[in-house]
Amino acid sequence: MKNQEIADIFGRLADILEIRGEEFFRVNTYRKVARIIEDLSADVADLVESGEILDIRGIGKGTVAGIEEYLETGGMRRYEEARKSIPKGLAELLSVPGLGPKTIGLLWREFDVKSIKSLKRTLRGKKILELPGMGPKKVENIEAGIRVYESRSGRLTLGTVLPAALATVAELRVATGIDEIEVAGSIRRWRETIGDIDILALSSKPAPVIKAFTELPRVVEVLAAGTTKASVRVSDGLQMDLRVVPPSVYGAALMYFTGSQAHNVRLRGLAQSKGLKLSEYGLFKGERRIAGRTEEGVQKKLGLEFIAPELREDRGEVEAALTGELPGLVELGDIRGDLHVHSNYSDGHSTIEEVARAAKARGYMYVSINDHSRSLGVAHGLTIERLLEQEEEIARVNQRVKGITVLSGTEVDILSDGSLDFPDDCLERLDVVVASIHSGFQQSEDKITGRILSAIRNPHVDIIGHPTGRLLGTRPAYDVDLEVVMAAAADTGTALEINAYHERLDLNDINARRAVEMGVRVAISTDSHHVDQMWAMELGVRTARRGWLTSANILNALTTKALLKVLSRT
DNA sequence: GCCGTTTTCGGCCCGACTGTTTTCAGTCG
Repeated sequence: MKNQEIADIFGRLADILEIRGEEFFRVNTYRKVARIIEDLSADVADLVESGEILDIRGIGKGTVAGIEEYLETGGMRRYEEARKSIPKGLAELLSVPGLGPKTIGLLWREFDVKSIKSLKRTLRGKKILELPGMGPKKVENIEAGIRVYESRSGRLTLGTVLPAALATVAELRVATGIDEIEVAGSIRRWRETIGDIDILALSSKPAPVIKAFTELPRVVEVLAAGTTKASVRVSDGLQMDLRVVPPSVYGAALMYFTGSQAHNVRLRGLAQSKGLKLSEYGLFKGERRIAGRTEEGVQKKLGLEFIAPELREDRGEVEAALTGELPGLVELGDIRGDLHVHSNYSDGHSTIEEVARAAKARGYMYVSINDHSRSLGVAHGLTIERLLEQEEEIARVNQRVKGITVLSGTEVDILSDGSLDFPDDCLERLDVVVASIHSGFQQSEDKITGRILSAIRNPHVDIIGHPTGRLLGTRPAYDVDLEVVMAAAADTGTALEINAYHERLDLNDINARRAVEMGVRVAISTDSHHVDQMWAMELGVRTARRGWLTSANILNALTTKALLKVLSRT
């Protein structure tokens, strides 16, 4: 699947044209095309082949011609030509905060700046101050931007940022005495990775709130502080933005600050087509504000059903909300159990009884123990003997702990040759068989897809664990043809997992959406190695919501009885 | 480059903050 490659080309093309100072709207179109292709769940080649690609808003004939050319020749002429027109490392400078395309273009033409290195050298010189609009303060800011660029680690996972963001909000509440402070931005949309923390506060007197924000102990640098908004950098390199608004515009401001940017642009365009204007200050008809206090109010006046934050990515939610076709999204309360938890029998750190009690405390009906199988030595995989002992222990815990059903399971390895790490008569005894790949990540797409297919076709396998193997920011997905996997899973009734561990979230939102479109049932599981990790179920559910899933799509939204019936495939 | 029950040409989201300005350009979200 070449979606990412093609999206990257359009993105880089946009960068180059922007630096060259081409018309903004053409640049913007390429950016949008890049995002759309990146967000596609289906193979772009299939969509081009069938012609369906032209049904997507924002993709026109010019784009399709470019994609076809790339699919046929492996290159795109307009990109190759653009690439030759500016120095190789120049576009990279767009990643320096505070440095934009206009300045980069200017520095390149006037001073032959073509890399971070030559940029630094130029900034140290005196001549740069002769440029129009350039002063000592600007030079200083660009230098600071370079330091940030060189030190920052990229986007962090939601699971690591979320606690810090909530703590900051709590601190701000104490410092300001204001209750209505909340996290917006990509955190409120529950995106899997986070670039910065956006906070919205409701107050008619912003000055003291801005002051308290810029004086928080974690703040190492104040980037900007005005009368209604401020930006700071905190100790781990992360940026935090605060916006303070009065009650009458809180809903509109929350929408604006929650994004995504693409979603906002869509809504503002929609408002425009109705002769209205939407901004963070409300929805306006002429000079008159007709909505703004609540998100629901603004969306209703735009003719929309309420769009949950998780859906606000401009992936069709606006169209669906206009026609009343948004799905009733799954909620955390719909989840009846966790179907992938490790115990101290393998590499987990909690006893089976602790897992049972933690699951009961979460209000679950059931929880499944799925320790590693014998070949995974590093994780103390269970021998068949140990597996049988564990079965007995589970029976004892079921006696001791009432009000929860502990299911016996395994996370059986899908070995390099496609066979499973336990024999069928062993798997047959268990309630919940999760099959996962933990080795041979480098194999070819055919091989890896084949391994997963043979696991899917094994009648004892109930769920494929973390189907792509990716680790956010660490390890890319292995080469697997998910279309083929999903078709097979739909055929056999095998579920695919949304592994809720914060570095996995695998399936991700887009793949989960594709899975249910193809008729696959999804299991949301935490893969917890300690009872303290079981809260991650919320990350999984939010990912499912981002994938437009309803409780009907979720295996572990079933009651114990219904679940066992599905698992036994009678 | 994309798009269209007011348009096939002429638009394309909207506003805050900063640093350089003497009314605004650049950057960001």
